[in-house]
Amino acid sequence: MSKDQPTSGSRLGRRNDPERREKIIQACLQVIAEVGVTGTSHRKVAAQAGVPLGAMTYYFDGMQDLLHSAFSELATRVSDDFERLMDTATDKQSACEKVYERILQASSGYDDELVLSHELYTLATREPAFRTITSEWMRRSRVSLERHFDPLTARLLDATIEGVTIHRALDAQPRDPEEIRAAIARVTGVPSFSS
Amino acid sequence: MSKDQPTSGSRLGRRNDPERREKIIQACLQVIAEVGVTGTSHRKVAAQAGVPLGAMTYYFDGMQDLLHSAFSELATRVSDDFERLMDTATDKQSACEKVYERILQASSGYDDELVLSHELYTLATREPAFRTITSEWMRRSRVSLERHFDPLTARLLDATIEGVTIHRALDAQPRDPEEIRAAIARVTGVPSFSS
DNA sequence: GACATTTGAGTACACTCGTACATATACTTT
DNA sequence: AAAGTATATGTACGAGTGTACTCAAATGTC
Repeated sequence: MSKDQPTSGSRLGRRNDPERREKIIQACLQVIAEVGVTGTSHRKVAAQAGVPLGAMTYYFDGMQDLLHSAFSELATRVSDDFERLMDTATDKQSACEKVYERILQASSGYDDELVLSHELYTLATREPAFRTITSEWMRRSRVSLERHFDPLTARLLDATIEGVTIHRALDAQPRDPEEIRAAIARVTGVPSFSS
Repeated sequence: MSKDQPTSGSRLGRRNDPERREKIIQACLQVIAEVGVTGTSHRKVAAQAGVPLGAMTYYFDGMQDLLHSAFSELATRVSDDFERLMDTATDKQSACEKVYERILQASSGYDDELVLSHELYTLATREPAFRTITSEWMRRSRVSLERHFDPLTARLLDATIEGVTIHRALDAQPRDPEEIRAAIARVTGVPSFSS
């Protein structure tokens, strides 16, 4: 789907920044976080990345390809982070604690990751190409949770994280963090986790 | 925020369709469902509604106002439906059953409501004006659930509905409906509901 | 050093957009 | 019937868009 990275290696020259493609992707995510997919344009991304407009169509096959590349990158980064987080837990109890902290952080204040994931979801509900990204995201999330929970519980917990995070983020009035603990306790059946 | 509906009544004349404003709102939701907020324009909405372009700025104070009106309408409609659905339940058990059916329906196949709610969430993560709509939506949803569950359970169940629906909808591979039952059973503590 | 080839940049074009505004239409009042 | 007014519409404008395409620059090869 995406244009190949221009051939690198000893035989072919690349003059300027060899990480230009990556720089554009990061700039794109930043622009999306600020103004949404709706407000994203080649020109804004180019300006943010500090590259000429022509580079947009040079490195990517149009806007769709750019968005797809950017969200793929995002999904990978977030999945990596979550995997690492779950790996630091030693048992069910501490895994619950990590999940709790993650929800608390993601749902409070302005978090780019939350905004970006919603933008992705919106694209995914309409276009299958983006649904492969969300599918893989969820799969990896599930796998990370399965290090500590049985498959069914992992799925339910994964969905719960999603729901609680969204409801906390989109409610105008602040919510009691204890709700998070209660949700995790009920879904995982780790009673000692609720207070 | 929104332009007032042009005065109606016996004293002032209105030539064409007296429900024009409403017609535009419905057309707007339809267009959003098809091409997303990103792809929505005054011209497309006007064409869909069968009204002249000039009517867009006549009935609404610009695009933002149109979107806000449209999503307010959506939220009200969906909340009404859910309220009615919960009122038909007679006890916890049947309330769980209704919730189950609702998740199953919303998350399977193409449902405009799902697409539209995501578009709204995306706007809400960025703009407070839209967050008042999501807040009210969630509040009403909670109230409906509180007819059968205690406040905390109602909140948790509300979030669970959200999470499970999203994960079912955005996963490329189909999921076992039993997951829904399991989620509801664990969150509500109605054991007989899980099979 | 000279040539060939690839990489990257700037520009221009065709198009869509939101919105303001002048104008026309239908209704109410006199 | 005439005048006046509120309602609705068509149009035009300036801004911003994606992308194709031309050409300069830098590198690899001889």
